[in-house]
Amino acid sequence: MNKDLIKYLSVDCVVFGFDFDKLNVLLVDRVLENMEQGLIFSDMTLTGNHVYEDETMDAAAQRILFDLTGLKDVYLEQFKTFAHPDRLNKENDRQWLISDKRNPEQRIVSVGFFALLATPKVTLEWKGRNVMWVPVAEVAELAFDHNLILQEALKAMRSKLLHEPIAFELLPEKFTLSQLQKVYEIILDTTFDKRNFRKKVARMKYMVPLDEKQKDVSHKPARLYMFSRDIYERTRKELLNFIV
Amino acid sequence: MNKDLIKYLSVDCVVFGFDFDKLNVLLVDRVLENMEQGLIFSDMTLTGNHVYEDETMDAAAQRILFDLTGLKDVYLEQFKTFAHPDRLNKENDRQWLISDKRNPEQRIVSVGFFALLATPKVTLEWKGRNVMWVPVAEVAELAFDHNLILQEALKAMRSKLLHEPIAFELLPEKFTLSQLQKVYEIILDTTFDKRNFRKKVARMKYMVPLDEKQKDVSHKPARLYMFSRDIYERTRKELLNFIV
DNA sequence: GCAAAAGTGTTCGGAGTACACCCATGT
DNA sequence: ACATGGGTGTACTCCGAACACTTTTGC
Repeated sequence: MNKDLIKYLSVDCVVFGFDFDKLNVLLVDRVLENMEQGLIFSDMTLTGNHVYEDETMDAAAQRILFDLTGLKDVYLEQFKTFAHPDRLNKENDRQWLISDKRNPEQRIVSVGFFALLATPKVTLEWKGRNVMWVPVAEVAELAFDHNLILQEALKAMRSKLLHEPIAFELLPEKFTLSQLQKVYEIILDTTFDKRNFRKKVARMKYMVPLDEKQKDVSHKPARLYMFSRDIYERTRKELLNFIV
Repeated sequence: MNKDLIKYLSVDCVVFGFDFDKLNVLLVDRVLENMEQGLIFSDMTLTGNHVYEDETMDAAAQRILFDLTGLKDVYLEQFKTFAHPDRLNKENDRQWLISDKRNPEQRIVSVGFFALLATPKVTLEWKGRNVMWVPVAEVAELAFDHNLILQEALKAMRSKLLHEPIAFELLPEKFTLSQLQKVYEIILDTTFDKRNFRKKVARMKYMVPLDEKQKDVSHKPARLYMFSRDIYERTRKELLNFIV
């Protein structure tokens, strides 16, 4: 493999995680300090990296995800590309690039991917920087155009959630209906009636009820369900709910 | 404006047009010949171009569309980005790039846009090359990875058509219900019952019937309709038809 | 008058929506 | 026994699907 990174092409991964309560996104610290002044600024960025000369963008995104989580085959989707001429032009960003020996005048095309992660386990350090889950609702001002990228990722992910079964990518393999409902409610910022939600899920043959229950919960244990991609592929009807 | 083109960044526009009968796509001839051998090969490409140093990708796509049609404010949407290391590596493509004094080893990131065009009027020549409408169903092998880009554009456009009102972007401002139905039928490759289709449209308040009829048709003239973006924005209900 | 497309109504089954109470478990 | 979330049914409305004939125009 050719180990040179392409200086003008990067991928940014918007990694979403769900803790049964909030939607979180994976961010890394960005701290700029120097000898004389000490701390110059401190903020956060999305996870991203440049692409190798002979690497596809999907492979680059998978590589980043693997470095962060040790997982292969994470749910990952290219959603939009960002290349505004001024996207690296804020003062902090210029200083950061210069201190990193990169040229702030170099226009960088960044291809945005979003990932859905069931496991909360991620590395705590990545390229020497701290990695952490931050609730999407509490994300502050980010580096570069990363707030924009996050907003677009959210939009794409919501739209996908409305039209395709991806919710369980944010849940363990076996999950309860309340957990599933919560995913929709939190991400779409709405609420559903429990009975109606369950009737709807019951109609989806690919949501398979198991003969298994939750353990160690201090209330009536819930039945567990699994998603069957197999049944989904075989029974999905192609189209026809056109127009909002 | 800085008039240098970025050599590693291009936009490709998949321009769709509808002639009340078929879905067409705008392609340009690509002919390579030389003194000794005469014609070396001849095929077609999508419309595309490199981006200027200080130009956004949307502006570049709009610029291409304007050059082709003389129209501003064409319906245009970024759908996917293509940057496979081998995307320019077919023998014909390498020869073409060399004869055009470009470096076939240069990896080019191409951001794909699709455009929907109501008018069939386009320029017949663009950068000295012939431009023509080709029925999507009859597109042969294209240059570079342009067949792939076309397929992805179709996929994105179909999905959008199913979930958002964009069909009339392919029709004149005033159109008949049969024309509208035909757009859906052709693009989604299906048929609809005329009565059910009309009942459905009648429920969409933003499809406004006019007090105006078709002229010069040798059958009962149909009522004309318009799309009202205004009513659409005010009455669209936000979500909730989740999962296929 | 004929060819061509426009326009129109009913029935049935299934899905969306609104709504309130009892159940199983851990502490 | 109590707190916590799990789990269930009914009534009403609206939508999707299936289906065939009459009307208006140009030629």
